[in-house]
Amino acid sequence: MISKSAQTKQFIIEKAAPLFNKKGFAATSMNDILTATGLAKGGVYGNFESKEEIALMAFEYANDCLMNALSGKIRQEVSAYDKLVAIFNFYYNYSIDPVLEGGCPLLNTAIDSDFNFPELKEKAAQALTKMLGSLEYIINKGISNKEFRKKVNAKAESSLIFSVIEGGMMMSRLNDDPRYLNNLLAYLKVHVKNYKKKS
Amino acid sequence: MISKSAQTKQFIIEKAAPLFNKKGFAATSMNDILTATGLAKGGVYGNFESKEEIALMAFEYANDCLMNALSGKIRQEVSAYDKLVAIFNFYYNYSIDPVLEGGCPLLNTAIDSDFNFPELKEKAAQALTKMLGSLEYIINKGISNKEFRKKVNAKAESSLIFSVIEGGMMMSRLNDDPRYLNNLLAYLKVHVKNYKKKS
DNA sequence: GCTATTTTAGACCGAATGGTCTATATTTGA
DNA sequence: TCAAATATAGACCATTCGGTCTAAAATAGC
Repeated sequence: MISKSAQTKQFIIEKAAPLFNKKGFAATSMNDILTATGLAKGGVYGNFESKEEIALMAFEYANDCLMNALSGKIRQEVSAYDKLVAIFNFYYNYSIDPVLEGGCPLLNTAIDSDFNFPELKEKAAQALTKMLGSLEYIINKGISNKEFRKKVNAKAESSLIFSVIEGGMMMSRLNDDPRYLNNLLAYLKVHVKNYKKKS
Repeated sequence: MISKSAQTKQFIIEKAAPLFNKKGFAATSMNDILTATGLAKGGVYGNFESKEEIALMAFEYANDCLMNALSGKIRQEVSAYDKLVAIFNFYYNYSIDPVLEGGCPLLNTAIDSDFNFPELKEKAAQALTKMLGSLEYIINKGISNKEFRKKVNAKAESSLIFSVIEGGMMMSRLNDDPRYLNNLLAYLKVHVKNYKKKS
């Protein structure tokens, strides 16, 4: 049977994740977390050692949420091209309708943790590596399938795709206008169409 | 004659800007600013109303630094293509050797201010608009010069260019590896070469 | 060089911070 | 059902937070 404390721990993480994702580590207070969970100090510190530990697990949770939702969309498609398009569709309107309140945890945490929280930065870096690896994997699969041209540079392209998405996310959020990101996603769809062999 | 207080004000801004750029608003304390300036409370609060006011002026200063440095590089070139390449060269190694300690103020502030500091977000949004406007202007100039093809979409391309730069910045900073950004800049150089008319 | 004005040092303030600890409440296994 | 183990409430703590205020110091105008 799942222990009470494991349940509470998960509950706290789920409530804390959007807080950290929105306001960042320093601007989120323990009081914010107490309010969001309805718990008292003891209820939280009985399950976590520190605010840092909560933030670390909250990021993992947030990133897992995103990756699971994204993986689901990717798995529904068969061809490499369709998988890439599924990714772009996944991010459509993401700036105003994210998986987890506050936008992209990777982008937010990358900026927030830099110079402030090395362990969290390390976790975010691992998440980035994983994301880029997934993109690269899909593109390479497309190449070995003969779906994409052999000369497509999977590593370079995955880094291009993700930089456009994250850069577009930043611009859309900053201007409260989903069109920056959405237009870039439309561009990416055309861009990856050119991976395909001439028919 | 320039007043003493105006000098001190500028001095405080210059010392505070890298702090805010590195750690963000919430994680930067007044004490950090006192230490960095060597001043006491009275010396700072005699010149500024609040931490918020310092952060707002520090962002303006940081962004002005960047824009001035960038404009200088742009102005040295004549053709639209060369101006774009000058921009890409400006950002070469930027993740490890920025104009102002902490990286790109626009990227950092966009994330930091979201949900936390609406006036600062507004300033950052204006800075983004200005930056995109500059890019668009250069590309449009290239089109009206007959240097670039008429069908190049200046607005879409400026947004693409900047998203790649900022996305690449995020990845390079997160992984402490300038190559992410640098490789993307190399890609952009090739990309904008295709704006040119066939010769 | 003297005075009127401006600027700064730093003691001080209340509020909020992250975190501890004990007594109580809840859950668990037999 | 009841005792042992676990989990939570919330009073409490030292520290730090942003900010104020007064007296001293530095500056400016003459």
